[in-house]
Amino acid sequence: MPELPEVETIVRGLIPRLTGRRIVAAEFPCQRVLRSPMDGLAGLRIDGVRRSGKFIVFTFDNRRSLEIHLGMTGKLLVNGEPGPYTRALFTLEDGLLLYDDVRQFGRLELSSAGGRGRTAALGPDPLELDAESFVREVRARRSRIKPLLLNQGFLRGLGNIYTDEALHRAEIHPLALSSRLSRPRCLRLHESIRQVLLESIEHGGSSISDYVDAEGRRGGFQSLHRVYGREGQPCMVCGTPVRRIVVAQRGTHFCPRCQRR
DNA sequence: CTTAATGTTCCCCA
DNA sequence: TTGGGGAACATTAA
Repeated sequence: MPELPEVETIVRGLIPRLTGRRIVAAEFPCQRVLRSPMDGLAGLRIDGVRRSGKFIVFTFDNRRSLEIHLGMTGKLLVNGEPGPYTRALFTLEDGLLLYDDVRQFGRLELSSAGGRGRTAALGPDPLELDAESFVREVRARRSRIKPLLLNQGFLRGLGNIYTDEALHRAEIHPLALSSRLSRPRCLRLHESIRQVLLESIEHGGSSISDYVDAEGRRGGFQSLHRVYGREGQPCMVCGTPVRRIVVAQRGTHFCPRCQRR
């Protein structure tokens, strides 16, 4: 569900509500979403909340950290009502933090003191990676460009929506070979990725079906998507109907005229 | 009834 | 070693 802009929006909402608060109690009605034992959370103070790719990371006063991945339908809600899909429940000094997840694809993992856990294996953040490094890395790989951008070990944070949107802005076919993209084309892709992510963050992310921020509000960027979810509708640039194919088992939307192979 | 959905992981094959 | 394809996970909505 949530890609970089959605997770960034959630984290920005969590920071003022959680920083400095202590966890009074933690309950886990659903074992499936736990990737590690959850012992010892009660009494810990939340020192920081940050985003790492699509992960939300809490750091505590004992130097341990909690990494949360929202999967497809995960939500972190401040002061929400517990319901049938509440998979974790944190009682804080001044309120409740809920982890709701209909499909249970999300994961919670407590990592050791000072350890970076799962996020250590991720590629660079697309908003921090400089253009030259991006060009070099893309051209060094031999992969179709869409699966490469979805690979979290290559770049952290892009998912199905923003990959399609960025490739359309850069006029690159999703099946183009990364090693054969020209330098200017790669530079344009780097800039397209940055722009689409930053614009989406400004609009609070995209709400397709499930996504809401920490306060339960939907995002607004979905109405500005140029190809994602717009199969058959005219391309906003040239008017050609947007086409949908399947790439890496994901629905893939592109303009067959603007994005030639 | 069938298909698709913002994601990741694991297994097998080339 | 790298990359591609498919299945699996669980649930809902169209």
